[in-house]
Amino acid sequence: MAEARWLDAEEQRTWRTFLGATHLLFDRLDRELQRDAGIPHAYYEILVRLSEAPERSLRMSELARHTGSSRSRLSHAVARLEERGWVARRDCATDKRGQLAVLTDDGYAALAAAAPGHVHGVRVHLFDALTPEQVRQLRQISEAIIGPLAAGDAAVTAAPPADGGRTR
Amino acid sequence: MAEARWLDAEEQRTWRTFLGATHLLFDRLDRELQRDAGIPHAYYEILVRLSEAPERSLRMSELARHTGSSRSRLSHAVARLEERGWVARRDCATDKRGQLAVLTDDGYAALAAAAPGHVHGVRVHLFDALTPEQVRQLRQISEAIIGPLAAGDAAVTAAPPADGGRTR
DNA sequence: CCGTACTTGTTGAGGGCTCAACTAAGTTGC
DNA sequence: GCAACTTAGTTGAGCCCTCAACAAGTACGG
Repeated sequence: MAEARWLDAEEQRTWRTFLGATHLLFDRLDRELQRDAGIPHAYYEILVRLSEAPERSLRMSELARHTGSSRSRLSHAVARLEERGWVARRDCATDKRGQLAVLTDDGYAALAAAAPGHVHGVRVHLFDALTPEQVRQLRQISEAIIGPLAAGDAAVTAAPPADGGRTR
Repeated sequence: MAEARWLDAEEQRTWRTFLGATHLLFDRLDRELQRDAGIPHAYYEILVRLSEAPERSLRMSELARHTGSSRSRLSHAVARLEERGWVARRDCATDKRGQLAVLTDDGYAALAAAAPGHVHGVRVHLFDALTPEQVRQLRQISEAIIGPLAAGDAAVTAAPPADGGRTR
């Protein structure tokens, strides 16, 4: 059943173009950030979310949700950011399992230093390339993609991968 | 000058939504592929491009271009695929520096086994979520993004990163 | 209470990627 | 014909991420 619905030529082209565009864009932004601020984009996101949180701090789990990251990944990332003194860990008062990640002043300063360049990159490489109408479309498209993925969408994940060939 | 053009609230939301959608999508597809075929998406791409090439083979550099990968990354990847017997290296007849990557029969079989499931994922998670009109828009948007990035776009890369703050 | 089940967060191994350095071979200009 | 430069591809160190296993705490049912 999986193979009943191949992609037609038009869809193929769309898929590959989309893939190419996103990878070019994210690679570029990631590289600019690494070069100018010394951190990958995922770490930048962590700093951003912390900077927006009350007290500049969040539970690890919350932070993981906000950044779309696994708990494991976040744990490793925060460990790195802690080494630099940009984030600190504190015990949670109400739940002894919990850890609060707190953005330090140095972390805030690092973010403040990195943000203008990064935002500039986003503007130049993304928004400047699109018409206002396309920007609107892009948001709707993105929302449409998120919907099913964020919801269950479980049918596909759970299904015994519709064999169709994995072979031995 | 970099900080002269911040993102307004609308742009912020669009950017974050776009980021969220693409990461959800690619993470999901990558995971499905890893689970069902045992390879990351980047490796899948290599197999696809080889399978479409005459003689199922391409120069390393060509393959790198087609897959949007660095030579280094490709070299590592092909080494891995070679270990599995899915790709073989052959010397190039006309250029003694050159290496041909060739898709083996086992590699072709692995691709044939993995493709239906992956294509199904792309359809379900991407195309089924969008209207035909949105699919058309997505391609145009992607093309618009690629344009400047693929061309020089050098102004930003080369410029002494418009300081505006990196420094501490 | 107390055992079972779930949640929170961490850890380490393993794999993929980037960057910079390097070898080897082709190219150019004199 | 040869020195300087460019191009092809590889390598290793280091970093980030995933996955699975785990310790420690909380919540719930009897």
